[in-house]
Amino acid sequence: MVRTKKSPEVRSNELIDCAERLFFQHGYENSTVNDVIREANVSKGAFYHYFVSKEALLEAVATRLAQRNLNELQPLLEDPSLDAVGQLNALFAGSRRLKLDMAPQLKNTFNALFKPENVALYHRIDEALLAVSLPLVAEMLRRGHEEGTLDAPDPEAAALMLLQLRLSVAKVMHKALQRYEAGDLDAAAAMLDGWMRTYGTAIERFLKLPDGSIEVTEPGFARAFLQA
Amino acid sequence: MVRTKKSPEVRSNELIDCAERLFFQHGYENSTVNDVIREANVSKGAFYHYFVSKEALLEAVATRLAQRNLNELQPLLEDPSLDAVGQLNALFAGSRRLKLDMAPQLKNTFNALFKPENVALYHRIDEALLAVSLPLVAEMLRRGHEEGTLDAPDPEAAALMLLQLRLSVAKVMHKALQRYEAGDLDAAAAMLDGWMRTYGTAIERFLKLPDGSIEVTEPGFARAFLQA
DNA sequence: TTGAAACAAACCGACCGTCGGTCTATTTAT
DNA sequence: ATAAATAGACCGACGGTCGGTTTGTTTCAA
Repeated sequence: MVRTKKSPEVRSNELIDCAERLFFQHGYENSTVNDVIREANVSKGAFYHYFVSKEALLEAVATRLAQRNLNELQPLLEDPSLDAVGQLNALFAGSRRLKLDMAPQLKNTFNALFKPENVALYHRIDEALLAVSLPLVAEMLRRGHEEGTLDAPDPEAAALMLLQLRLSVAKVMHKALQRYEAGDLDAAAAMLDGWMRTYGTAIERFLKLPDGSIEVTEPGFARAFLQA
Repeated sequence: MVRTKKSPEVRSNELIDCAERLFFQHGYENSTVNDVIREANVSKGAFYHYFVSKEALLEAVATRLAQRNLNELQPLLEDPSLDAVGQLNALFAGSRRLKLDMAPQLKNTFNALFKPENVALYHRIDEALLAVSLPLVAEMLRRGHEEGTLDAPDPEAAALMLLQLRLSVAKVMHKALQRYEAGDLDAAAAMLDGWMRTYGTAIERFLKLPDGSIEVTEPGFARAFLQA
């Protein structure tokens, strides 16, 4: 192989790029280190120079993903004109926008992430996302509680629960997608819509907010996402 | 090896026994099929006669565990003298009793289940438990909603959320255990206690129940469990 | 100023041990 | 007789190692 030298940052990012693509396309367990180095045009020695193990590569993928997510979220939480509830709604609105924008990739991601051979990938990403999100959400709830706009005496615990609930959103979205792909758009949209409403209600009740103050979804969102 | 023939049921249960022990002790990925057959005194041919893959063995372990859990829970939900809220509380009480009774094993289980090499085991068990619990909880909520003792217009979705929340209990228990093992009993107990109260509150609010109607925990439970 | 020696980081790819899984042969029960 | 159950040698793929090579940088004497 032609010997090419690149800056460590570039090289390791190339490896993470390839890994991300392969992991999502074929699954973590189905992708071999040899696959990764072939795609990245790098020798095995070079690979193990950057990552101590295949596992470490997975962690790098997850961490980078979480970091990018953080970069999207962070700005929303620094808008001083919004109170905590406004921030929550901004978060949901931003999340909807993102979902619609990246619907094709996202669908692909969901299908990949819930394959049985991808539990490790799923788990790592979940962990990484939780790690970056928890402090943000907790801080938001704390401020909201101080402001009096919501009720969360134990912001840490409440944040953990909210984020835990968010996981079931992913589960349901995946289930809805499957149903849609099976041809039953109406049922899929109805399920997703209904579920997201329940999710919104759960948050409102949990944080003792007035009915209708949380907008996780908007009319037609489920259909739009499924068909996008 | 001496050739011994046993009834399929006995044999496969022996294999599941060994697998369960090994998986929890050393982790799923760290346990090899060879380990299992050595412990079970069985040849590889015999093993693959009963299970098509190592993965299938994992599934069997998870399913049996879930089934046993179901056998514990089922009776509670068939007591006609209890309304839905009573059933929920009975569930929590039963779960507390079980936790205290089996504290040592349970602690071991937690420590094993949250090891990084055990994501597969964790995920499978979670899925299996969810599969058996979801219908039960959904039915309970449906009845409660009909009775008017609680508010859950979409029992399916609500059940999924409650069960999802339950996962974070496990997470927090694990974190508390770690803190306890690090020597800080007071902090650990406080964390666990506080968290379980928040959990109870979350359920009450979500189901529109009066304050104090759900008793996830009882005074001194956290300490008792940690020190058991 | 130069350039060569010394060093460290990046890289290569043949090789190794382990592990999940297969296959053929043999035994056992009916 | 035959089908299920068992044994264990064997296989290929995979993650990971290792000794060695290349490339860029630093040092320092001439």
